[in-house]
Amino acid sequence: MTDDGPRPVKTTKASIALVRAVHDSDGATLSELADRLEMAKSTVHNHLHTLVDEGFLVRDGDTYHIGLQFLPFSEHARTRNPLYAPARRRVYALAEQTGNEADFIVEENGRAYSLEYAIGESSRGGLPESSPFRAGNRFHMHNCASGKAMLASMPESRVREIVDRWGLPGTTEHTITAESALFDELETIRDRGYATNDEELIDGYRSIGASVTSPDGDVIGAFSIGGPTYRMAVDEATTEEIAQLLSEEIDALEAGLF
Amino acid sequence: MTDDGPRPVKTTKASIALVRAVHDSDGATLSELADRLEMAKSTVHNHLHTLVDEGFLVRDGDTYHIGLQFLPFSEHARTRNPLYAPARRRVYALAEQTGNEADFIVEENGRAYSLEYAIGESSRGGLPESSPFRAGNRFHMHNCASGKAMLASMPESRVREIVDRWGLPGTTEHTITAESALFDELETIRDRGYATNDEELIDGYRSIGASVTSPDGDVIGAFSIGGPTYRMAVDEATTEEIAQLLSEEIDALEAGLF
DNA sequence: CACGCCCGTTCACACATTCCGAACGCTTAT
DNA sequence: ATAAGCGTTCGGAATGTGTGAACGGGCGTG
Repeated sequence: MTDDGPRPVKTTKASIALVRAVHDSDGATLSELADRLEMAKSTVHNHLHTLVDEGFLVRDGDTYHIGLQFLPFSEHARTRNPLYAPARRRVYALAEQTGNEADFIVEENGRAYSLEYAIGESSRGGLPESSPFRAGNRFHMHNCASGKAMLASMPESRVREIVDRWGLPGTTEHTITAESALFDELETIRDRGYATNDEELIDGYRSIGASVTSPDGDVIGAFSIGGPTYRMAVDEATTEEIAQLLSEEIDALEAGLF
Repeated sequence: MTDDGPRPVKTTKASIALVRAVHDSDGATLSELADRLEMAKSTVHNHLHTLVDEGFLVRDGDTYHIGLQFLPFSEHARTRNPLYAPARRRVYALAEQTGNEADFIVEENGRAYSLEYAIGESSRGGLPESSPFRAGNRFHMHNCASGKAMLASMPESRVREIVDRWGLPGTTEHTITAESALFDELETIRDRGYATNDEELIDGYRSIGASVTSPDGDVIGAFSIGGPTYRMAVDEATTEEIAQLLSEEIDALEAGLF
């Protein structure tokens, strides 16, 4: 499952587990963390102080939060991708044109990361910055439109690697959790040129995505457009229209790159 | 100097040092890192594999890079700040109005972090995303306009804490490196209501900053406007004009918050 | 074509370090 | 007044980290 290859450094893993726990609970106290991770309070104490000293956690009274020290590294990683700057602008353009949510997603280590996200003017009232696809979020490849679009453009061996590594966890009753079903779906996606996510990640959210590839066929990212089901019609005409829009933006982007 | 309080976790510190080294050298190989940090290759090997497994580093051939796993945490930390969303828009507005660079900076753990950055349309040709104040960067408080503006609004005891913890390293010949000079400067800033950075961080870069405070006087952030010296005039009229603009935006922001 | 260099990888060993649990001081609620 | 909860401190024990030497592969060079 989590085969590290050689010898995982357990102490580092413990520190990271603490950071993850703080992240997931959106702030936690020392005792909460010790209980949750089944570590001695004194051990947690030492780790937390070290992480605060390094700026990765911040202490506010007796609760710990994620620190801003992640920012320099994350911006470094994000902007290192040459696609980021051009894709960024297209995400904003797509959001405005469709009035829905748009994002740009890349794959790393078998997971999908949203590098940029925007929501169209007309829809901004509802949920301003709380979409699941907000920049910075991480997904499994098989349950979002962009992820499936990228999988469909990869060699089968790579797809199997990713599925073996991360599995196909289900989050709604529509999630594809069987490997054979996934491969069928990827075939369909290749045929029509775009992928859909019909309430496969969260209930009530639909999206359409398409991948960006380099001239030699390597996948380098994906765009998707989505929104709540009441705003994203399921009829084929609308879907095709959005897919067409995506396709145009992607062609333009690819043309400008090489 | 780096007093951790209780008992620092050395293994975690080692992992973090590796990440920092990868960040600073913008990609590094195992041997380079072992040399630079004077660690055994086998030790570095184990740490790197653990960090890759967790997604904080990525391996590309034989060189390691910063991984996208920092993104979810950094976005979490950034958006946890209630000022982020409203400040974000004002940064873009300020950039457009002045045609220069604008950013919003907050203090954490005695350091200044740029949460958002934008550059005005008219100046975008030159250096699009390469400014020192790009979102995500971290500074010392004493050598940027926003940092000094925040220091000036803090109780003296806090300023001393920060200076003791991080020192006053100089990066240009204009940097304030003496504690007494810094306190004089803070007095001046309090008198006129805004801070300046006249090539104190990097040569050829000037900026003007002012702090945002809560009704009870706590500093919660700062905005600044800056650019290369050839675009940022030194005459008092221009400076006052920019300070006035900052002041208006900050008043409007504070009014909307409480 | 073969040699040697440099890279990452593996392994067994020794000791430094982490981890633990119990005890302490503090604040808050009962 | 008392007790329960919190974070903190500390000594001791064993685990796990760090080390260095040896291995194997890839690449450029002689």
